[in-house]
Amino acid sequence: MALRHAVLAALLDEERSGYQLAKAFDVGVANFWHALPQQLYAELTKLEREGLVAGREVVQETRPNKRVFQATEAGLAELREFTAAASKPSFIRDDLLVKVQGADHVDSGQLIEQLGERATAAEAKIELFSALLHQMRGDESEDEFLLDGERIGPYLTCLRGLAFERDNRDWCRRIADVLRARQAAALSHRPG
Amino acid sequence: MALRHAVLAALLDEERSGYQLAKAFDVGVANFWHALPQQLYAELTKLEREGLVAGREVVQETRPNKRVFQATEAGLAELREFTAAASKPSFIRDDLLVKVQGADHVDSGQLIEQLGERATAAEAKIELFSALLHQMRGDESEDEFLLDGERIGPYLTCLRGLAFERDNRDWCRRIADVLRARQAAALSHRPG
DNA sequence: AGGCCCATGTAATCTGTTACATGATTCC
DNA sequence: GGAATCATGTAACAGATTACATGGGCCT
Repeated sequence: MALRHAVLAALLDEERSGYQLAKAFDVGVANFWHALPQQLYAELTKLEREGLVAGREVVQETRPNKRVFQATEAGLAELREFTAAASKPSFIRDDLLVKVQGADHVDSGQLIEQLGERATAAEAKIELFSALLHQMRGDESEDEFLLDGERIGPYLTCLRGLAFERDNRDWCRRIADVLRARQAAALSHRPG
Repeated sequence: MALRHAVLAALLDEERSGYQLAKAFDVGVANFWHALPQQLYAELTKLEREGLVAGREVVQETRPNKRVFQATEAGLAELREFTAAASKPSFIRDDLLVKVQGADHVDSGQLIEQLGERATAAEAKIELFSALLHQMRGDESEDEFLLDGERIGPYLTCLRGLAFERDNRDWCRRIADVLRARQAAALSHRPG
């Protein structure tokens, strides 16, 4: 029981279709959860059957029809129970970090390349999250918005995502620099 | 096929038992992987059967005997293949972030409490990682160590973990402050 | 004509979690 | 005397990934 609460939290403020949810979870829901479309469709079916979300058909002309969902009172109650309970420790998995852990035993060139790609991806997310934050707070300053805004939850989680991606970008660049410097040092010690 | 590479990377530089690995993976291996002891024992059995790690029995007098493992040449080759392949996007799961996403609909008191606990846990990890880093680099400055150190992989991943936990701590404190300020504002608007 | 976006699923397989099981030693 | 640490697993179940399946519209 885990994905259900992430889905409920995403359906509190607005209606979304499975497809829209899938896109949000692909980006990572501002970097705190991850799920594939198949899981989301399955979970939405379960949640609707249990009355925790309510779905309604939206007929579209140029696109296929879709079903959009929103959390019900029962769904909110479920989320409140979840919130009251202890949190599991947060949990990360990152292939790239595994690779860097073995940095002394593998080809640096490949790592440097992948670190560069990851830094670029992080930069893209930074811009995305910055834009989302700006959009949510409108004209207000961040402090003002966080004091008097009505829906600050998504803003707060997006702030965490932004900080995460900034660290990510900075770390990737730093590590790539370190590995390049070591390549250069190795060359000068035993030149070609 | 995923845990196997995290395990291989952890067994490159030193021999470890399943139990020692389990402790490392419980802390999160500097925040980039997580696994339960049962998974690790199972994975070690598989890896040994496939010749990717080599185990040897260590007889102990006051403690139960243990089997320690280290990556073999074949294991290193497997890790190199993994490193050459594309990385899956990194992947996070955090109950607490799900709860904060729903902050506008749930009890702030509970959230503030859990944010405080998480900040404390993050602080503990910050101290742990700082100590580990200091231990690894010895007398050298970080830049010196990263340029001429022999085993920098674990240092680099630990740096990432440290940055992550600092952000974590700072974010938790900031969000708790925001929620407290909103509680106070709500009280002053409808006092008594 | 080919590729991408919208939109939703099923089925088989692989991975991860929870519950259970055992037993000695050391610390408070 | 009770809790924590060391040490290693099995078995049942829940959750996640991969492969497969379909089909119209939009853009180049």
